[in-house]
Amino acid sequence: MVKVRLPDGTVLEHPDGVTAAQIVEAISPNLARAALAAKVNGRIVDLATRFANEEIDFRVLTFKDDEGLYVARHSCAHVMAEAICDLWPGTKLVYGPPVENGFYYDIDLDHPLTPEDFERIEARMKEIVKEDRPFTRYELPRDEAMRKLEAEGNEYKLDNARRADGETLSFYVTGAEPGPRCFEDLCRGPHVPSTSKIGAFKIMQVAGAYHHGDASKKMLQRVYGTTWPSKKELRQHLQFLEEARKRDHRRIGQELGLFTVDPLVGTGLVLWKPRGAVIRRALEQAILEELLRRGYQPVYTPHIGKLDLYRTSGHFPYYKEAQYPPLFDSDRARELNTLWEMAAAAGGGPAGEQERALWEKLASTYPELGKAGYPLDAPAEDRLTRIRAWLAQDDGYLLKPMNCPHHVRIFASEPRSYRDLPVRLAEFGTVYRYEQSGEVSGMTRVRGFTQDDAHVFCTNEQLPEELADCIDLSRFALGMIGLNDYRVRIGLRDPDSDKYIGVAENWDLAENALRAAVRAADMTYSEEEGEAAFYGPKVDFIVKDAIGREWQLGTVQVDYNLPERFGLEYVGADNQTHRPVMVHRALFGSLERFVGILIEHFAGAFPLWLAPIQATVCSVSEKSADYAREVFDLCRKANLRVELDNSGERIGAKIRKATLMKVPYILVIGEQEAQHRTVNVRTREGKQLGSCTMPEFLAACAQEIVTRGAAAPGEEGQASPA
RNA sequence: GCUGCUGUAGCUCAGUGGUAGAGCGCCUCCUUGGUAAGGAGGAGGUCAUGGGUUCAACCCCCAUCAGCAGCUCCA
Repeated sequence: MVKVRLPDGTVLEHPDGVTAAQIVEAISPNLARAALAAKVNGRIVDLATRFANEEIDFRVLTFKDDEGLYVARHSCAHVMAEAICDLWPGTKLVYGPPVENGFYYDIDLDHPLTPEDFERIEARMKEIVKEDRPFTRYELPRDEAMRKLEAEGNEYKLDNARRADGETLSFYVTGAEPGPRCFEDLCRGPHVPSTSKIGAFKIMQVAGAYHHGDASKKMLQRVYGTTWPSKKELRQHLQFLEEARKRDHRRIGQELGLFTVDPLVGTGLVLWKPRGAVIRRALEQAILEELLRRGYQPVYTPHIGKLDLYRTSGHFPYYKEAQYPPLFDSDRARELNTLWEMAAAAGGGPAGEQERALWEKLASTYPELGKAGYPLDAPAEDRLTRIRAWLAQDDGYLLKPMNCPHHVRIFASEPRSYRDLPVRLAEFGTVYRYEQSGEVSGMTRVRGFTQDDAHVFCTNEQLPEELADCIDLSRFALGMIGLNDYRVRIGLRDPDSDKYIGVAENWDLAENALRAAVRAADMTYSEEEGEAAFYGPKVDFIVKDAIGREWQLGTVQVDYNLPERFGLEYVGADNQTHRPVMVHRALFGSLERFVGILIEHFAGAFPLWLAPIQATVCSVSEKSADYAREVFDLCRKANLRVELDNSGERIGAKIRKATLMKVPYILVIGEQEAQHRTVNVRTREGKQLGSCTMPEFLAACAQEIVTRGAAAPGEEGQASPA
């Protein structure tokens, strides 16, 4: 007897040997038609799964469930794999999982697949779907399965099998039973009942991918497909992709003249053009005003720092590959630094061969060093100290990869009392990171960028309040833009790991404080153990844009590490010295990336307060040109960012031009307006707001700017000048 | 960094082993037109850079640089 408990609590009884499909059929034939798989006791299984002598929690999965869709996507990958193997018999399959929006299959095939091939593959897939063959699972004992795979000679599948757990390995046949003419694949499953159930699909692209992501392995072809419950949803997804393509900040940034990247300047180094600079400045000003209200103190720090600053912070040479190479103004500094790197790499022990050879050379080149001597057999720690002492006279510099060490040194520049804390130092700090060439893209992944950075130095007791304020500030910043759809991720330490610095009670304090602040703010959040930095727990803000894409923006991080490394202290009420705790936080992350995201979020149609050009004055003809200029001057005097179009074009062309530039307000100035001393206002959305006087228009704009109105993209501004 | 694709006018892109084209933009002129493209004329290119093959290279080959997609990475 099998007792089946449905999600609504109903319990059904079935005889032993019943399949999931039969259980569904008994619930409802309609449901049976839609069924793709079942979730039994929390595990997703094939509908062909049999049960005997047990009690099960049972849920049917259809296209309405993410898990059902997931199963269909996986099955679709099998269908595609079969199609490709049919068309190119030499194909070796590697690995074909479902992913967001669809699936991919990695294949080893010498013929490079092209979009023309996609059509052939899809055509073959459609035939397979039409044949409506069942997916049939069978299992073999591990050793038998391995023999079978060895005989087939696909080393990738053998590798997959070696990595798989369990006493048996499962295979899926696309057909009623295994046989020489049936497609089959080593696969954990589960799958939909038959090939007609995989939904609507399309092969999207092919790209290179390494086996296990290992660049030393052969490059495979990764064929991506997308799968949806129906053609309608497939179409919607393709439309979404088209929409995302249209919003691409690289394209809009070019069209609207916001920024450029010049190979002569350098890959990943953004040049903000005047119109882009307007957006950035407006954001910086809005943030700055709020920071001042909250007791932050703006600081400025240089773009480079001595290498020893980063030796102290630990960022050098740990992140060496991600930094621009250090600047040296002497060979001595360069060579001493190399010696230092060698000693640092020695793992604490005595000098290695290279280090000894370099020292020989240094000792002869620089007599004063040779005279001072170098303890080659002493612990690395001693050698490092010695080298740093020498470098103190003449060291290299590093383009700063982060602002924290500079801010730390500002904190350390004067004695601090507990009465001075918290110290909140803020800076739009530009940092440089040498991202891999393949990573650099537009404004969202660059090599030089400006963080809206701040560091709070406080006591442990103050930490909860400071974290709460950081989180509140992040919410304020996002709300200012109208980005109100976000969640947060709390990164906690892994309690079983010992990689974390600092004492457990401080971690508990910080983690609880972050959790409490997030809860108090009533935000959607997830807690993720093991996601903390080694130096402290953190909170990341993940924001949804206008078309539903998620971006990680701000972050609040507790740091017990840097105060320790730099020996920061303050004098407490007890007249003893104490170590402050540090909070790193960025609201938007970097201004480059954030503006890039905003361009896509608003599709270039920025709200009035951010719009590079807020209004364009368009004369209807030369007869109204003088009044148009008067209107233009009035706007400019009112600090509106305005342009004048007195060109010989017709009014339609002028309006089109301004609309394409996403200018919020177009002021149409003809003889009627000149006569009545009014302006006729049209929005970039094409809405005619009618006529009003200049004071009315300017007041409405001022109001809209001050309230940062029209934050929701695609909607009308709050203020209506008409 | 890896693999693949791409690089032609300011932008978007055609094109051919015998030294180059369109549309938009730009300039000039005509037009004085009322809510998304008025008309005509003109200027503008070392065909990414450096090598090679060839009688001849924008085109074929190699390298470099840059862009795109994916992989890997992001303190």
